[in-house]
Amino acid sequence: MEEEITKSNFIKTIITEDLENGKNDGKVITRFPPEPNGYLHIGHAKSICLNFGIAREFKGRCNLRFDDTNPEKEDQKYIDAIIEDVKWLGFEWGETIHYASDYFENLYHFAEELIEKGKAYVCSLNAEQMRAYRGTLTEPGKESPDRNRPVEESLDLFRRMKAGEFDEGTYVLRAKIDMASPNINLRDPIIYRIKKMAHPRTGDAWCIYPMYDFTHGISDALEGVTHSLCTLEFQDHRPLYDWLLDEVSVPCHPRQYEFARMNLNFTVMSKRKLQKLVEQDYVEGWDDPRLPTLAGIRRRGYPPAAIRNFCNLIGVGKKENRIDVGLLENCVREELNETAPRVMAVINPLKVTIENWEDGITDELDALNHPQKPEMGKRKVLFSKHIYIEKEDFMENAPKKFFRLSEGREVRLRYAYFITCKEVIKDETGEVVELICSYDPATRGGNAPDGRKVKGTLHWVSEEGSIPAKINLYDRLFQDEDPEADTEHFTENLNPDSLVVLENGKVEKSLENAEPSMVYQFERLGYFCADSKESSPANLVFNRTVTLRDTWAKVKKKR
RNA sequence: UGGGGCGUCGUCAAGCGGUAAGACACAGGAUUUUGAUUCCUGCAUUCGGAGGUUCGAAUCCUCCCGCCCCAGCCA
Repeated sequence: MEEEITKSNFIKTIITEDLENGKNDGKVITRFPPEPNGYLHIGHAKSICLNFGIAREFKGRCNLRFDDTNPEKEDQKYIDAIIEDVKWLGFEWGETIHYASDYFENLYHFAEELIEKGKAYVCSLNAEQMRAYRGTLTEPGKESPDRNRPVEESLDLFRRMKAGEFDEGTYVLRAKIDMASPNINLRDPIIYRIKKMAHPRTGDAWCIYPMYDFTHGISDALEGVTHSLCTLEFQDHRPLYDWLLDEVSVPCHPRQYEFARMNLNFTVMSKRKLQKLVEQDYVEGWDDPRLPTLAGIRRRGYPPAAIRNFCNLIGVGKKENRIDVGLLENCVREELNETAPRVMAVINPLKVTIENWEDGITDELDALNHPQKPEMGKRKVLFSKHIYIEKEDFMENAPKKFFRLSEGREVRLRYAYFITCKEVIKDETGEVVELICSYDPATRGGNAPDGRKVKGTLHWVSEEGSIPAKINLYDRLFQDEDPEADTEHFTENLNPDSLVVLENGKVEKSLENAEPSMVYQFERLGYFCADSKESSPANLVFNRTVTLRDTWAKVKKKR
């Protein structure tokens, strides 16, 4: 991995300065703290690459920590999926995976410490009253009648909360800060609530659970995190983060920095919408290749290196952004162009009969697996009397600018021979169903000894011995450029049953052994991933990854 | 209208008082056994706006404008 170091990252600047000033004993420890309540998507990749990338770059460490403080929404299946996704992106966290729930005991003691210091109290206001007492954006809040409850009484109540003596909603533990603060987060925030619910990891051990604000800072401190990186919406929480770490006897005081989350145009990123799409069966599951989930794009064939590079290119700042997905796709193409073996496939076949080729005879031709990389080797492809070309590679009454096949014109079949179209056969509806062509034996391999040139080169597939495959030509799930658009506005570009004919792999067997998740470049058609879910040697299924640039499309548009 | 943030090319993004990097997109051109790839070339006299300080401002000061976030016993 040769990730470039970009300067467009103010956090790296801060860390560099901290290091120069000898802070944190020269250590850099970050963490990636997802709540296991859904699948990770491309937006999370930014945070992952940032946190793990910084750890790697500064020779520090990044903890994977699950922020599992709300059993209502969380599930083991999300934990498993998240672990797999982070691994897939290429990052490591050492032996241990951390869980906020591992600190429940510590957290509880810190809460008691706060009560003992008179910095927290048990409050009996119900949710509705709490809201009323909180005040508004412009008006200060009112102090709870319980605010001056004696320490001993709060302690007793809190212990009984823990013991399960009270129903949900009857009591909460609140930090005693300032009900008149212009920052609403400081108006005596709730730090513990009663939830009589089993936790995926701690089971029935607890019936009180700590809130995010209380948990997060302390977890960071317990892990020795030096730089706690989160998204912009937590900026207003920073004073609370700092207040808490100052009041409680934790080993260190990490610093929180906020950055803007990644937004992509035309891309469904909200957890709510993704959940709806999955649960209401609009898609096959969280790993549906149309989805921008990490599991989805993995199945789609996006290489992890491309994602990492993308996250590097977009930078890290505080500005709201909506990045063009085109940049992502460019990163994917760039990576795949280097690594994907090329192969010929015909998606929309048009039969071609070579009139001067003897029936029953086959020829084996050399084809490069990568035109610019001979080290990737070559393979043999089969040529015979009957072959298929792409329907759109033939045009009647073609304009001069059309470089492909037309009646009377000569083109090159890639790695094979020059052929000339002699006759066009149509069915009763007038549709072209077959071409009769002649080939020039002297052009075997694709070059004419007499030096004559040909403008077009076509991909093709031999009828004999070709491999049929299924191709999922579906595209990314689009939504309006406006991310607020509803799921109803999604357009599906679904084409599940197209049949493709792949070049014969008789000699190299490369395709018959197509590895699931391996991405191939189908000549001129784009990049396709052998579907890791459905592919087997007997049943090849490909998902479209990204398309190639098509300047012929532009030429057509202009005319 | 309280508080916290943010405004540099179509989209990201460098720049931190010395006269606007780079990437994607876009537009031309060259090479090419796929109209791909690769390779050149062009693309902000101007930094949300208006004043001011200065020999000199995107960078400092003042005012104004616009956008985002916060009133879950979610994270």
